This record gives sequence, structure tokens and C-alpha cells, in this order.
Amino acid sequence: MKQSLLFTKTRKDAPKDEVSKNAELLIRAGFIHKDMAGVYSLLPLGLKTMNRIVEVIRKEMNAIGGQEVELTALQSKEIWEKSGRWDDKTVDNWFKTKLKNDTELGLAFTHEEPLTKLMTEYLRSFRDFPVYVYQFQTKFRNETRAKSGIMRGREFLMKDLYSFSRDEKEHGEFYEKVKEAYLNIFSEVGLGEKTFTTFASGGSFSKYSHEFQTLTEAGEDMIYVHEAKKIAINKEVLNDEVLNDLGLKRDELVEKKAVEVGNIFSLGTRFSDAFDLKYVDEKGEKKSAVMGSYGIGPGRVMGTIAEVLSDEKGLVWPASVAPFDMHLIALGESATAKALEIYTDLSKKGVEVLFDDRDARAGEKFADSDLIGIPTRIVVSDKTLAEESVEIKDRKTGETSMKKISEFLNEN
RNA sequence: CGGAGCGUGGUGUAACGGCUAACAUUCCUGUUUUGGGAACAGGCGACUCCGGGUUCGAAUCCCGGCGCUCCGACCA
Repeated sequence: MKQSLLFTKTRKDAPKDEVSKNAELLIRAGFIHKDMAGVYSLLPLGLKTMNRIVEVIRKEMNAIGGQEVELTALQSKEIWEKSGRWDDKTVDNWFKTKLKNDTELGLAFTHEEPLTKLMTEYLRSFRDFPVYVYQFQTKFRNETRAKSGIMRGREFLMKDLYSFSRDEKEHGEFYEKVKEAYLNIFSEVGLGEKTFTTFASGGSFSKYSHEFQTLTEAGEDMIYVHEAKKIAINKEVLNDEVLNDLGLKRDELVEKKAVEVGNIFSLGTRFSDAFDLKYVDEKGEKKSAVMGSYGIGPGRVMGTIAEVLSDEKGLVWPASVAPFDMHLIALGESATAKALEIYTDLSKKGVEVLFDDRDARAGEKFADSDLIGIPTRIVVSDKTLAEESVEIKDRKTGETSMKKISEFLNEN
């Protein structure tokens, strides 16, 4: 894309009502726009990045047998009463609304209920199992306090996967597969080193659930990290029993602040019982499906990347999720003409290039480029053209090299 | 939901209760410039969040609302 056509502009100052680093950088670079507290619109660069993150997650979900759907955000009161989660006393973050005829509706904050109900129409026999269903869907949560930029919003995209298994054993095996898939995802988006599988409260059907916690001061959870084993314990459940279960000693653990970028949960038969999701087994007996739910917030992942990987000059995107592969910067008129040829060539080959064809000075272009954080910067100027070359700079390491244009185009 | 702070051009800031609300930046015009947010000149842009009140006079003081941020509680 030609940068001259990009309607967003970078800014030197963030609005003063943004204190969190993620929102400050993402707003300054033109990725997001704040509409209300906890409600952000995605601008072209932000949407491209979000889509890349979604694609990484989708690939992993498909690899473990997930089938993608998209359920509705509008929910009828009846089904949530069945599971006992309609009452505001039980779930205090509902957004509720009404039809013209006064029928009450809710905006979904999760989808166990509607999906379980939906699956009762399709799952009858043990032969129909197991089934893994996931979606990328906008969730609404009426948070009493939105905070930390896009890290805790009231409207946000969520990837939620639900598993339907025949029994605990089958469920347990899939649960482990999801754990692996999640670790793949977080390492692929550049958060691997700082993300820890964390033991957290499991609810009534299993002792523990697992959170994926990324170390950052911007987080709101306190976890106890075992660096060597690459696991952690959420402060909420830290006690002697847990330490004993995991074979850890208290003094091996280090207290750290972290943000929960993912969470996986065994649900047992809580929802299948509520909605009578039963199947007939080999012996003709009726059994309740065993369920699990598995969430990742792509927006929170984006915010976490902004928090964790950025530097004093701006954002630093890993190649896997960057809005563009390359930032092509032309300095001067003749260089712009040559850069256009390079841009056209790369685009034909499917390389995603942001081409800074603006009539602006070098300093401004470099500053913008650093702020936006595309992994590779290609500079074309009279200086490089004198050697029939381009300059290649790595955003993360700052390493710079020159390469002949012909050679560069052959490689990309 | 409890506590604290803050609302002034698009953005960031300034202005003792007193002249035409100032500065920087962004944006527009022109000249000059062209490898790290250039320089000069000119210009556009604000009923000072909304509604009341006090006062000869309110951006400034008081009351109410709305909004935003932070701390805490909450986060199935």
C-alpha cells in the first residue's frame, strides 16, 4: 500500500487520557482509535495486524481439528436461565437490552450456553464425537472498570474454542493438545519467551485451569514463576497443596506481574447437563458429553505485543503478525520513481509492502517507520541508487546492510 | 461499585476573578531545503465538556450532570 493513500497519520503526542503504553503507541502509530473507555476501533494498520494474529490462531485451531463457526452476539434470556447465568447477581458484566416488544436480550460475554444448546441438535451418537468448535467473535462485557488501553475492554474480539468429548480421558487428551497449540501460538506471535503456562483455579469440575500469562508490568495478575520448568502458579491459588501437587518449592518461585493472554478450562458436564447434551454409547446407554472451553483474546495479544516488544522509538512487530512485511522508504524524487518499480515488483510477488511515497523529509519518514514497527525497512535514495542498491534495516536489531537491487528482488 | 485526579483549537500545554483566551505542534500557502520528526514568512482553526448559580466581570469560584484516567474491589 502506498503510504500517501493511508488516511491515518502518526502523531508525536498521544492523547493525555491514554497512559498505558499499548494504547499510546497504537494510537500514535494509527492502529486504533478510542471511541469510549474500553471501546476501540481498528484502523487500517490495526485491522491488518489483528487479522494476522487471527490467522496464526486459526491455523493452530484447524491443526488440532477445530471447526470454525460464528455464533450470534444477541442472546435470548431463556437459554442463560437454564445454566443459571442470566441473573445479574451471578454474572455482573452482562450488557442487556430489549426488543421493541420488551423481550429481554443479552449481548454474549461468552458462548458455552448457545453452543451447547446448538450442539444438542447434532450430537446423538458416540460416533459423532469428539467435536471441536471454535470462532472469532465479538464479546461484550460490562466491566466496572475498563483499563490499560486495549487490554481490558468492554467490546473485544475473542477466539473461543469448545470441546465435546465422550469422557474424561478423551477430554484430557484434547486438553493437552490445546495446551501445546496455545504455546505454539504465543511463540509464533513473539511472546513465547515471556509466556508461562500458569496453574489457576479450576472451578467445580477440575482442580486447575490453565492460564497463559505473559510477563509485563502492564498486567493485572500476580503469578509465581518457575523459570526452569517454564510454569507458574497464579497468586489466587498459591498454597502448600498446590506446591505439593506440582512438586515445587516456594523458594524456587519468583513473583512477577503478568497479563492473561489465554485461558483453558475443563467444564466437565456442567453445560451438557444443563442443556441435556447426551449421546448414546456403544452399549446403548445415555451419557453426558464432557466439555472444555479455551479462550484467547487477539486484541489483548496485540496489546501485549505492543507492551512487551516495543522500544523507545515505537512498536516492533514480529514478522508473523506485522501489518506489512516491508516498509519501503523512498528519499527524493528520482529514488521515488525507482522505489515505485521495486514496490510494483514486490507487490506482484505477493510481498506486503507499505511504500512511503510521501513528499516528506528523511527524518520524518524514519521516525514514522520506527513508530509503526514493520520488521524490515528498505530505503531507496540517491545514495543507494549510486550503487544500484537498497539499504535494508532490521527494526528490532537495528542491523543495516546494503544489497544490489537485482539481488534483492531475486530473493523476495 | 468505593477513593483520587482531570476536562481549554485536531494533539500537547499556558492564562492572579479583569483587555481580542496565549504558546507549541498538526494542517493550509509560498520560498528555501532533502539520510533522523528542517528553516523562514504568512494563514485557517476554541461560545474554555454540558446545565445552573455567585459576581460589575467566570476558563478561573460554587452546585449538579456527563466524560476520561489512575488506585482499590470485581473479573463466572
